[in-house]
Amino acid sequence: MSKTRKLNKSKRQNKLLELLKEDPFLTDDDLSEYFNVSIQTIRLDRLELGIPELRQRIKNVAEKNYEKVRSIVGAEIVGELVDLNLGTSGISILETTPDMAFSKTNIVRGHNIFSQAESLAMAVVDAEVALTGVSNIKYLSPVSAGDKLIAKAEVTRVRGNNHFVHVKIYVNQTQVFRGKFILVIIKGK
Amino acid sequence: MSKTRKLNKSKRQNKLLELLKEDPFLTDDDLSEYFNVSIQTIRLDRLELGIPELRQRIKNVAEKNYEKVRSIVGAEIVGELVDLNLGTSGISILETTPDMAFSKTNIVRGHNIFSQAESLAMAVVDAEVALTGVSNIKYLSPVSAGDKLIAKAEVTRVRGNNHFVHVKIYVNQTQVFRGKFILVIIKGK
DNA sequence: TTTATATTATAACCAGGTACTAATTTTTAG
DNA sequence: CTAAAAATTAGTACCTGGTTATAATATAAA
Repeated sequence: MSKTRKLNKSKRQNKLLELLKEDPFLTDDDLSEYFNVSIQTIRLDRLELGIPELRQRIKNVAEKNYEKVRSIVGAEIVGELVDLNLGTSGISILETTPDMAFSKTNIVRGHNIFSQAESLAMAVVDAEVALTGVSNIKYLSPVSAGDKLIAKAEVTRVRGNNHFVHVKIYVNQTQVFRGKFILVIIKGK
Repeated sequence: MSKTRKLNKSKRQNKLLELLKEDPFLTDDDLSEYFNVSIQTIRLDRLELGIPELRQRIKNVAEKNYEKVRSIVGAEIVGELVDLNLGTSGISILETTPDMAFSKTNIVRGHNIFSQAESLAMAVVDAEVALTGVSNIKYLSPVSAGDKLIAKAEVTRVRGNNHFVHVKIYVNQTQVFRGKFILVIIKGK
């Protein structure tokens, strides 16, 4: 893994940034071996580049992802619920990030949008609910990472245990998504 | 946050496990203050319980979630692609985890299943694709955390830039989901 | 060759530990 | 009540992966 020829300062620093971006778990010692320079040089480099020490980097990764995994994978609701009238309507907001998008196109993957819509629909129908059917979903125009999605859900019909919910999602007043969900209540609250 | 009354050993150790599960970023010092015992007692507790030191815990969190965030939030495809005939069909497998489920019921949230279906549909239609319409989705029976989802996608019709894809998902030969996707190619490969 | 820049060396110090030994306190059994 | 066992606390040496500061040396540029 170590270089035979030494790089100059700026090249080394660029490479250093790149390496740590790829693997934040490298110690100064690992890096000094890799670049075949002294450990002090690495520390000066980090100082100049404003890169924190290993432990802080690890902690950053841990903290950043700790909540993230819980909130994105494990969220009971995707996005932030800003208004809720149980059994009738609700609004949620989702700030999209590059994580949610295809790296090449920066277009947000459909299922992230779907997730917001579905979870909002489930929040509005206040009960232990099972989603059984969905019809007529449409992604009306592509969403770019960074766009703020505003989802509005309305219960349009209740027939026994079946709840029909329409969800529309907007970016700057422009509708980007619509979906009709059919939710079946398993156990009332 | 500190207790006035001291707990006995086993209660303290139970609580300690609980605390660290909730917040792995607590130092021995934090804990010794919380329980109003000496730092050595905390260290003996950790030793007996097999709990690693703070830095190791942080590192574990970081490492565990480092790939996870990339693979779950940022995955181009949800699940593992095990078979692919470009333009015609594909199969993916998704091992569900408690993360994906509602904590109360252990039932996997619909959008996780949807994500697998949608991303498989997009993988099968090999092109830069935009998902525009979906119809007739049905969650046929609830999926529990731990179930292995096998998704099968088939391109049923191609009309110009529109590709119609059917996705069926099974758990142990039992169908749990079906969905009809309409994909529109933006730019051929 | 002199100056400036980059690199290396050295030393003191820090957090958050491990590992070990020993003393003290509390609990329990007889 | 008292001796033995269990739990807790104290203290020391040492570790990793650093920070901060000061000084010496090597290399490149003028």
